[in-house]
Amino acid sequence: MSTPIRPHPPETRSRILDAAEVLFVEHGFEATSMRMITSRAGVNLAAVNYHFGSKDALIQEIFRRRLTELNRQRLAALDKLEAEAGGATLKPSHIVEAFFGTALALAADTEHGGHTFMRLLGRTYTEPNTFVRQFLAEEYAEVLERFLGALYRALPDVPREEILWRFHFMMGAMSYAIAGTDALQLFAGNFDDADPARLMPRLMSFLLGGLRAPLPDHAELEKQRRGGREAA
Amino acid sequence: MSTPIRPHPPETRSRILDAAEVLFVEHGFEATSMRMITSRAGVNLAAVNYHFGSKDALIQEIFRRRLTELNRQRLAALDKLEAEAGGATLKPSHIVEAFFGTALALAADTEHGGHTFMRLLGRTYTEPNTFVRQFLAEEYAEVLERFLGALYRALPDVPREEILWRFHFMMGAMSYAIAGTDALQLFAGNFDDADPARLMPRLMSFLLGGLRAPLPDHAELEKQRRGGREAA
DNA sequence: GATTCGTTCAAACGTTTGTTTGAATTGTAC
DNA sequence: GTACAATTCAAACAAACGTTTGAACGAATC
Repeated sequence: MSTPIRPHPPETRSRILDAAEVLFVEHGFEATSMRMITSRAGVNLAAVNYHFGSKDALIQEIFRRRLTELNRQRLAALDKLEAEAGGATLKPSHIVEAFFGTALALAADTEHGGHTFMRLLGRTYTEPNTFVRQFLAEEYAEVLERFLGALYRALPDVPREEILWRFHFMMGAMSYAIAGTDALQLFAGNFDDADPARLMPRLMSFLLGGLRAPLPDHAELEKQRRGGREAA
Repeated sequence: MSTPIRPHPPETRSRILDAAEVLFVEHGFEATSMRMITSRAGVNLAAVNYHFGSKDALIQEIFRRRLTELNRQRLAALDKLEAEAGGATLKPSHIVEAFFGTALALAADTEHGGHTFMRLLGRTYTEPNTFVRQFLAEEYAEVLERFLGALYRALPDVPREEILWRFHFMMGAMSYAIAGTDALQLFAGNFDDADPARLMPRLMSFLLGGLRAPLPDHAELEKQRRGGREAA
């Protein structure tokens, strides 16, 4: 019994993160106990507090490790768009694709937990948990400023409030799209077309249709006061 | 000290329901304890188990009392549409308005807890809690069958799977729209236009734009095989 | 081989959880 | 006023919670 069974010593951290990610999606933050996490990860109960400090810090780290990379990709996609345009205004559809396309690509990755995490993320926007939402707001601040600014410039005739709301609606549609298969099967029993590859064009058509929709009456009036003509 | 202070004896039930509804929205199901509920309602700790049996049964009753009425209104709105059409096919926009308009009307009622409940409902579709979701599926079965059927007939050229997905996306957008102000303020600090009266036309424009959007490539091909031309 | 540092471990900590209990209190009918 | 049923109450229940502790372990460094 001289050779140790454990192959790589400090994989405990990542095993905890992976196990917690799955359990949080399945049961939620509060309903997932430390004992559930550690027993699924195959580590000692005290390991979470040793490696992360507390349960809340573990939750934060789960979001941090995924969101940092996702938002980096988003900013890179926007940078690329702006570089290719060379000063010209961007097409709204390209902006939307840069933001939501990267998210859907991560959600399509079922092998490395990307899908699991995106389901968790979509639910968390509306989650009541205070500190998680505050953390999300900070993590998203830069990306949202960049993308909303790009949309404002791409749609100069549309009131900014309207763009903000529609962006918010799009986030909701995406959240449900990713979380979706489970909820959809409740609605329609004979439903089996959950192919993530088809989800992308499906959702993108819907999002762009919503973004380009005629403005509601009040916003329409306000827009005409400014001399604009069409929403998108 | 002969006259009792308590005005109406069996209002304990409704006081518990109202208090729990608010707390569930603020903190979620798991993070809301029986002691928080009963102390906010001003009743004894044992009252919940006496009147409802358990915490889970209380949650179910909260959804039951609101959803029964909401779905009754939805079916009535659809009945009225079909009666006025007199056999002719309905306009998709009218169907969507019948379904989401009633929900938004309830969400606009801030005085009798309708707004609070709709925020709770929108979050619960994607909630991991098993028994709540199963209960929701049962409670929604009839309404969804009626409305999806109406949409299928109103859009005979659009593949049913596509309609199902878009309906799902619309639910997501609505959920975020109602839960929305809090989340939006995280995104944009200088955001104050949360007037629920303006939310209705805003969301409806977006939803109809998404529903009428051109079909994605694959669905487009399938539709043309059937001989259709336009999505909506 | 002894020392040191990072990590793991079993056990226990004090709280808080949902629920139950049995007595006290209330409203209603006789 | 007495009897009865419904409701409220303070108190306690076992179970589960997140976290802490101090000893044991492992692999390096000298």
